[in-house]
Amino acid sequence: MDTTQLLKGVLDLAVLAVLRAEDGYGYDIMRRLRAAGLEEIGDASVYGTLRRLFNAGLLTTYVVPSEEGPHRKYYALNAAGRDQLDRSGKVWRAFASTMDSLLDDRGVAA
Amino acid sequence: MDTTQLLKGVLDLAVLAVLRAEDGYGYDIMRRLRAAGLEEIGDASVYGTLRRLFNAGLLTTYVVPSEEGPHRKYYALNAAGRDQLDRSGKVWRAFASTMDSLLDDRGVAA
DNA sequence: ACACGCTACTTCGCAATGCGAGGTAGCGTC
DNA sequence: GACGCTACCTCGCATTGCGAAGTAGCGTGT
Repeated sequence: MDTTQLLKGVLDLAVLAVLRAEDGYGYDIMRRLRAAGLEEIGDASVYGTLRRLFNAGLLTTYVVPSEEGPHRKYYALNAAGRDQLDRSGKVWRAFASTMDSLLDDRGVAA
Repeated sequence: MDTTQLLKGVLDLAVLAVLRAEDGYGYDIMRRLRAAGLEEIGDASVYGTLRRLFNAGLLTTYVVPSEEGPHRKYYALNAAGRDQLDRSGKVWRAFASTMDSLLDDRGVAA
């Protein structure tokens, strides 16, 4: 029902994954995440996550003025960020695999 | 990194899945979850989850005295619990699939 | 001119939840 | 009788996603 709790601890990973493809600013990242399937994501969540990741030293940032609206604060992965993405991705896969085996144990109707 | 945040909102599902296989009491469920791969899970998390699920009307409970130690408080899925397991399982699969596609670098850049 | 809506970022405080720490207790073994 | 395993419970904290609100640039329609 509620994707909120499922996002806990995974939003970091999702944002890192999105940034791997291309640098982005908050509003854009939010749209990309929604387009990817995380449709219920809130903007405050994304901005908060970006801030956390930046404070953790995983991102660099630069501001680009826009003629189509307010300025845009771009974020980009640095080496530590790519490393973290790699490691978190593996943790995620292992975790997801564990959950899948739990669910498949006697077949939740899929 | 930390499986703690990954468990958020999924522990309910994991416990329901374990109980589908067979009735169980807290300590036993904890061991089964650890055996299944969630090795870092704490006992307080399991007991808390069981209480939440019970209060949500998804479980029934009965106490069985044991000659090998303290009494055991068994929990079992009821109809609502099986229903919830079914629905949460689907939500999980959809969510996991979304995350996988993000990590596989599809659905965002493409 | 003014309202509206989209873009874009920020701050505040709340709600949910896993977990550590601590406590109680039965039972067997050394 | 100290230790260790089983088995349960309570308390309070840390993390984190989110809603609500605010600020602000810009374009369109009336």
